Amino acid sequence: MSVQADKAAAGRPRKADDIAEKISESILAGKFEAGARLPTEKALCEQFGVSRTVIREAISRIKADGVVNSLQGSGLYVAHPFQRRSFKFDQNFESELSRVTGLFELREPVEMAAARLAAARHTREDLARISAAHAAMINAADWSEEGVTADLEFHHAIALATHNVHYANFMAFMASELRDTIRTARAQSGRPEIKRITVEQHARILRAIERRDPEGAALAMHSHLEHARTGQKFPDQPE
Amino acid sequence: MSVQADKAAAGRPRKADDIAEKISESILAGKFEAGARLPTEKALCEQFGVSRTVIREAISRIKADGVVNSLQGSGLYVAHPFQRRSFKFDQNFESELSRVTGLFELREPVEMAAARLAAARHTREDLARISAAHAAMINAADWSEEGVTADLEFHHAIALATHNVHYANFMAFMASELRDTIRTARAQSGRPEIKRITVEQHARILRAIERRDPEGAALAMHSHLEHARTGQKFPDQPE
DNA sequence: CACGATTTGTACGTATGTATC
DNA sequence: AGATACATACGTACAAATCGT
Repeated sequence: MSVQADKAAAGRPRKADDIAEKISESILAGKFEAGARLPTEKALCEQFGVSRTVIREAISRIKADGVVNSLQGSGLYVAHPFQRRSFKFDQNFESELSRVTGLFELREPVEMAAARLAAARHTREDLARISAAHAAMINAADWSEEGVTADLEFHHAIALATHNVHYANFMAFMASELRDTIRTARAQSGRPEIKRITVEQHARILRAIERRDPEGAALAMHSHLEHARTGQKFPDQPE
Repeated sequence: MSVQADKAAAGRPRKADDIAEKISESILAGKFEAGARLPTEKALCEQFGVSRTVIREAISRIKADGVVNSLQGSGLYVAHPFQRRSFKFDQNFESELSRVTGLFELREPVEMAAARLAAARHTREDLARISAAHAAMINAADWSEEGVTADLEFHHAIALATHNVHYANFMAFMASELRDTIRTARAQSGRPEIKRITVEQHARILRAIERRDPEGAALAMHSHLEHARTGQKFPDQPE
């Protein structure tokens, strides 16, 4: 037996990560226009002071996102915006507030639609999964890491109940961003009643889905997210 | 001067691409559960019959998506689903119909919300950009590649008018998937009046945004997408 | 058309820091 | 503490494709 730290966690920082992020950001920020040629690998090696191995690894990631394309014998070129093969959340926001606002503005219509579809299509297994996540949140200590995970799993379970893989994948993808958001909310507020309110709102969503009421589920989801968002904005303002 | 083929296009297939896709798919398909350890780099080299260089490049892409994490001195581990750092569309659908249906089911609420926000927030520049894309589509030959691009740019311009970068990025990301969809629709139908109908629907959306009517814009977008989707399903059935 | 220069793709060897036993 | 396994990083070499002359 060993200490067994969570192996799913990230390891120590690597050079390729930083360089990939820097290059990618400079492109996303519009420093290069579509079709423009980037410096050669050798030039990038000198610019960042690393070996070609690291540069190639960094470029590999950017290529995987469809941000650039490489042509053997020719060079590296920035792809057209419509060729992008992956969606990521922009990380550089001027403030935490604008970050959360922008995130929730996209999240809300998606989750409302998910709730609608889940209410219409859920099976017994789907409902059991949603209920289980709900119960796990009730049993969890106030805003413990387990409670946060249960919160995320509740929303993910609803996405699964849509029986559309895109919703499930999108919700799982948003989870990493939302986890930070939830942590921030907890740190800012420190109000224990937030858990009770959240559990209550989740229960409303669950009941609406259970009775196959799409609009009720969407509305319950709407007010839940609205509360979560404004809770971020005004942590000291009670409901 | 040279022939200057479009450098933004993809190059020839590479080993690292295939291997990355195979490994990634086997994980996404659930062959490995979260936290499980993958074979070592050396083992993967032997399994695929390539050098470590190629394996490392393939792994690099999977890591960039947050699907796996590597720990120096320990090994490679599959990440929890909630740690995913990028969203991609699943590619293996049993039919083209289910692919389009699933895609539009996610697209619809997002684009309706985008139209709502665009109607409320657009500036003169935003409106000019949307109008320009609309005009480009009118001038384009029936379903030429330029026409398809203009169609995508129309929707992207609306996303830009939300002044929320997530909408713009998400719309650009969906564009690559939608381009194939539009091409398929054109190939299936071959009805020239589709362009006229599409232009008309775009005009309705544009007018609603112009008069700052969020609900009107959302509704116009809804019926537009509904028509586009069902046009896919029943190519021979007139409106 | 041909040739050489440039650039990306692939392969191998070696050294080093880290984790695990 | 020592040994082993593993990922990270560097350097070199060659193959394949492209581009300019």
